[in-house]
Amino acid sequence: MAPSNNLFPSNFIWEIIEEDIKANKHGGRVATRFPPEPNGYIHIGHAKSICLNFGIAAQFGGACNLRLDDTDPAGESLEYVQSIIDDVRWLGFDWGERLFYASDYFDKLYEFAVQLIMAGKAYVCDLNADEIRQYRGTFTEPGKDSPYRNRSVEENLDLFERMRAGEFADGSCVLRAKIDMASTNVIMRDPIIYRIKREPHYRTGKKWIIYPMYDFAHCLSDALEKITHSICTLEFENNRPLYDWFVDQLIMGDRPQQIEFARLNLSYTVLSKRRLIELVENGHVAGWDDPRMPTVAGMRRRGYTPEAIRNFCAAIGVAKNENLVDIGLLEHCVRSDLSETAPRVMSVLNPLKVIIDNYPQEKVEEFECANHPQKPEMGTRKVPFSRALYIEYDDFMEEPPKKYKRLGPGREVRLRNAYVIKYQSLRKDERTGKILEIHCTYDPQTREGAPPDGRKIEGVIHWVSARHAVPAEVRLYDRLFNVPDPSMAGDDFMETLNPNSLETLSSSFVEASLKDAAPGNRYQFERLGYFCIDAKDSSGKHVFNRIVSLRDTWGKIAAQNKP
RNA sequence: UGGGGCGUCGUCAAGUGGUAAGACACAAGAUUUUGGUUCUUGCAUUCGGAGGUUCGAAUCCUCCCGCCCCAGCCA
Repeated sequence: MAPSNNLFPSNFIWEIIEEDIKANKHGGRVATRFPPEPNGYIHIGHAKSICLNFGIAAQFGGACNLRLDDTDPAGESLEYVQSIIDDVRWLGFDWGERLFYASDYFDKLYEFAVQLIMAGKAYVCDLNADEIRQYRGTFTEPGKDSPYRNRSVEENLDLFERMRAGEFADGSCVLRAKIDMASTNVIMRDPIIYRIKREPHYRTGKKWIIYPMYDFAHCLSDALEKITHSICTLEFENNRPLYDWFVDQLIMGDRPQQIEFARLNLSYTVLSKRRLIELVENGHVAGWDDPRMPTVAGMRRRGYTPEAIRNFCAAIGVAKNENLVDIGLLEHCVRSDLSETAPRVMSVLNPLKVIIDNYPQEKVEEFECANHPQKPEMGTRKVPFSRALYIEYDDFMEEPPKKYKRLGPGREVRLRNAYVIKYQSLRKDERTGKILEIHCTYDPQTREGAPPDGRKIEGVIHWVSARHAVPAEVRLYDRLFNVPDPSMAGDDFMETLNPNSLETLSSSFVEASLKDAAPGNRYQFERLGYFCIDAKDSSGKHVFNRIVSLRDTWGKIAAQNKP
């Protein structure tokens, strides 16, 4: 069930379904399914499909099944099944009791294959893989009939039974549909239905050594579940005639209708399972849930909200155009959700010590700070202020450029939620030139508002009180790749990896109110971005993941002024 | 190359013969104790190209061009 209404705007698939309902096709029923293979974690591209399928079911009063398409034991595992279940649920969807596995249909699928043989529509072929490929022909030349194509029904039945019984070696023979070796659609040239594979299956164990192929299993699984609209990606368009053929041969009644849409491509990342696996296995990321990964698990750990991801899926639309969606749109969806919901808090990533010379040594004041400037209902919290503070290293410059509104020689600045301070002097490490601390004075009359003399204070900077600050580790993430479309580099896509996609800051400070905050909590660090407490908190020190930065118009201006 | 698809703003994407929605991005301005948020404004005389039909075409017809998918015992 879709978690909110109008989650998914109308698209061409909706129109087809509306027509079908009008025409009373499938008795006006709508049933969809999300059918991942459990051989990897699901990613933002799957999320698009999930929102589409569950969204349609919700919109048209139907149901959406979750079906694990586990017909090839190689690479499939329970770990992946569990991750898929967790991720789809976390995205906010519910399949009720309708969790299915293609492997639960193995007996039925075997029976279907037997039926096909009996109808003279399938045969056991002893050609090896190489030979099958040769016999298949090319795009421009028709294929040749297999020499085994005309075996009798009895012989085929016997052979197929013996395939299942384990009498033949892996790869020595296959069961094929007898369709048309001269078809202009290569898919239809006597496609393979069953292959022998002595690989234990994570669910059926060693019960089977023959496994059905996707084209056979998928359409029949759909039919068995009485799916009405089988939505898949564009690359299956060529397979549709075969989908229809199998169902028409074997199932009476309405055939599910396969409809194809364009899969999502996202800039500066990769979404092919093969490439994602490569990132994980070669250690370029810390795992499937590395916060830089476009996986649902990665985005969750990064701090993205299900709401933001759903909004993104709604924003990109559904069509048949090849696309490369700007990852900036995803970031926009995350910001606009978090801007509403994340409490504001102060934190200093790269600390610079500030001493307020005219503030009493031991004095501590508490400021009542709004958790959200536009939402008083989100409450306030107390933030301590004292003589020694930390501010952001970048918020002071000895020789500030034009338009710089922060601290510098002779300058005044507003401390967010607190006093106006004025620069006095600094102390530097003579060897490195690094500024060790700066000294300022504060204006006691500016606690509540603007200075009474009417002078204008332009800049506002954030801070934390040094003796109250909570040490934290902060992880800043950047795009995983340096080019908009890494897949353009083909197998060399790893060479376009961004070596600086993770920057770890180990001497940051967060304000005292965050001391006992729970993992998973999301905050806006004012002027910096949105951050999420990582669940994997090692040394007792908090670890914050940067979910996404704030829009940074100054950063843009500063970058433009550099060259 | 045979077959199957797709070409509308920088990126997505509506549009279904009546005179180019919206979002992101971008630009300018206003408000602001976050260079954030919010607000206002601007942003395709033209729909891959060329012909044709029509009073009228992104939408219909013809030809051409470009891109994607298919020759796994993967899904």
